[in-house]
Amino acid sequence: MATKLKAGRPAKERLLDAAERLFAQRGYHGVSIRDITEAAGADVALVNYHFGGKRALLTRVFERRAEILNRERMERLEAVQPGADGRLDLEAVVNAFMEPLILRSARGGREWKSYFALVAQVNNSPELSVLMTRHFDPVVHKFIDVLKAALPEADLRDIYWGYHFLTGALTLTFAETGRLDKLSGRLCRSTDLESVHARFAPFMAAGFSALARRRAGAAARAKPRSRKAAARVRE
Amino acid sequence: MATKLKAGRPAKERLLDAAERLFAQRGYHGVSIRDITEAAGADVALVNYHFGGKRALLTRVFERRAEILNRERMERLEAVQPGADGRLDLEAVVNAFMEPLILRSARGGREWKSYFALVAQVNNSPELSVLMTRHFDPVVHKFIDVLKAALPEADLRDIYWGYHFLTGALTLTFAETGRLDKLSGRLCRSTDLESVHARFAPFMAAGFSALARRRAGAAARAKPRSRKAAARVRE
DNA sequence: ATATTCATTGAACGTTCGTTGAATAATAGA
DNA sequence: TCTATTATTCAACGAACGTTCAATGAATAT
Repeated sequence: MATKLKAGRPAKERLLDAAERLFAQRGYHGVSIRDITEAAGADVALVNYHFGGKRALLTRVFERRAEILNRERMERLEAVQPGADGRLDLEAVVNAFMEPLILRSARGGREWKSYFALVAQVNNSPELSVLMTRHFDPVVHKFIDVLKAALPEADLRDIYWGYHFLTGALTLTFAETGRLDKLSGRLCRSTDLESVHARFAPFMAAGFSALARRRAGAAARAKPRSRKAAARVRE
Repeated sequence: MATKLKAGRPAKERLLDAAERLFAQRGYHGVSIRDITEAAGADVALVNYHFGGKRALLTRVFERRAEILNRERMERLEAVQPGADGRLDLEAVVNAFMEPLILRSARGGREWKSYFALVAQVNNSPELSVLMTRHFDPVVHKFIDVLKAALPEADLRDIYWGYHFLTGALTLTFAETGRLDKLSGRLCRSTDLESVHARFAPFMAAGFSALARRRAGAAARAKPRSRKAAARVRE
């Protein structure tokens, strides 16, 4: 009934904020232009005036925070330094990729949370995942490069599949469906990002290591001359 | 234009199949009743006649294969036996949970693939994830129980969060957005379930183990009476 | 002060949405 | 065969959809 928040900020920004929140909660097709304009306290026509259409509004919302995020993640990934043993720490690499998300989500207020939920929606949609490619590929390629450096002996496919598992876990985390809350009888909270922060890197780093080890074992087993070595170890 | 496949099978079944495929591809709100009836070669009114509405059709599609799947997964989880050392093998536990999905998807034809993509859609949607709770909770609780048995020393929250990461990876896998294909320059294929099969359990088992280890270390450090010991070490 | 550009409004467009009811066809039981 | 039930078709409903346009208000520059 009553329009919401006709604050001093320009309607264009209010529309972006409302669209971000609603697209994140209900998905692109689950929200109408009228839902958005009503929530923003703006007229229906303004979406087309300012952005050129519903789809263009989604694109604008999506790219609005992508730059900030990409810069931060890229810096973190470039700053990962080898440890005392001269090797890159896998957990540090994973954290460089994930912490910019977690920290902004935990401390950056509701806006960033909505944005990440939107990214989760987009990432899982075959129709929209082109936006992921367009806006996040450079930082992902950088991530994979650093993973390669941290796991020089690993098969490239293992790294890609590991990244796939990692990003799937990240996606579901930011979707915040509340399912884990019910499942665990409120022992765990989807919104508790500190819990995610503490567990994510150890879990994923161990996963990557296991794939690399598995590969190394398979390679050793396949090589004729190292079969003797394996037998020796077994004795 | 032309209606598709008015085969001998009753329209009710054709509607279920078409709805499964389209909901999986485009999401609930991305598909109209007319899209579905047209693909099934049936009249628009039949959705309401047979199922009572669009939402009820989704529910019916969702639960159609859930029973078969639940029975199979439950049997697999109950059949996991302790190894020679008397402990449950983590990879075997993960495989009991995942293999029924992978194998059906790989060998069960396009129908099961669509179904899993639909489950992925539902799992990531706050609006629809109640369907997950309603139809898949028993088998998930069983899975978590077996995980507990395999990791008796682990904190319960670690197990729940580990399950969360695992199911996120599984969800993105079945969404088959094709993003990994582009990202890897066609080195990896989203549709290549054998590759997933080979890597999933090792990756996740290692993740769970890492969380349990981390916890064991933290618990030792946090015990009150060991504070003195810690102090002693510090001196 | 006037002219010009930008932002916003209100009303309407044609289309598609989910749903419904009456009419017809197909099937099964007596 | 007649009847009763079930399945399907056809046409239409009101509501909501994304979009458009002319009119109005506000801001800026000349």
